[in-house]
Amino acid sequence: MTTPKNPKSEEGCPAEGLLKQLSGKWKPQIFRLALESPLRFNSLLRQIQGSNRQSLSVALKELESEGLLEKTVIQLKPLHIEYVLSERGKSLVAVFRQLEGLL
Amino acid sequence: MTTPKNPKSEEGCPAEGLLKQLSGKWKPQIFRLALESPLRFNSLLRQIQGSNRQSLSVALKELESEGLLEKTVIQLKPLHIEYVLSERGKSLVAVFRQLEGLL
DNA sequence: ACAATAAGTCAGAAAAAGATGACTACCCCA
DNA sequence: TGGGGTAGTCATCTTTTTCTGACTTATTGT
Repeated sequence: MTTPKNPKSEEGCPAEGLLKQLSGKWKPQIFRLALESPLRFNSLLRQIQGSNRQSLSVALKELESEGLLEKTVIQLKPLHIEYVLSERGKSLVAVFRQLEGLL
Repeated sequence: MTTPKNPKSEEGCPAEGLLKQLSGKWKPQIFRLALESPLRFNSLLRQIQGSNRQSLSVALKELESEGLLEKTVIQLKPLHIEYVLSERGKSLVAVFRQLEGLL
């Protein structure tokens, strides 16, 4: 179910919420890596140097609740969990690329 | 003088810096108002309800140092100071609009 | 049985961001 | 001379974010 989150919508401007969702520590990096391939927790933790479990956990949870990433459990033993770009996430790709283009 | 700021470039991703520059409290609102017309400090303070001198001052200073806004002194007595979108700022307009388009 | 990997959670500490209230400096008007 | 407007700064407090280290649950390999 897509609950794109809107608890206290105190936005004075439409772009604000979206901007918040993409900023926040580690989020741009996570998002960027998600453009390339599905993400897995411990792997991400190793890839993003300087990051930590807690923060990544929170960031992933937020990106998920914002509807940018989707979490899937892969039935392998031991269980693997993958985070992949949702449809909404994909719709932001263009913006992201454009942002990268602008130095 | 364009010193777009890059003191501790610890970015793991190009879009990250840009994202940071546009987020931060009040910044999206400031930027959005700047799309419409030049900004003046006290006027802004009155327009953006909930904001405060200090935070706006900091935000404007940052937007300026990031090269998104330009500060000009208007030689009227008493002096007026205007913040207008820089060239770089204008280059972000498209992104901003696109962001607004995406819900 | 023991160590290791996967994916986390939790409480508390530290750091960063934001808000508040007082104050500055300059100018204008009555 | 005092009040009001311009555009801020400064020190301090509070709130929010982020980090650290310990701990958890489940499974696999030796």
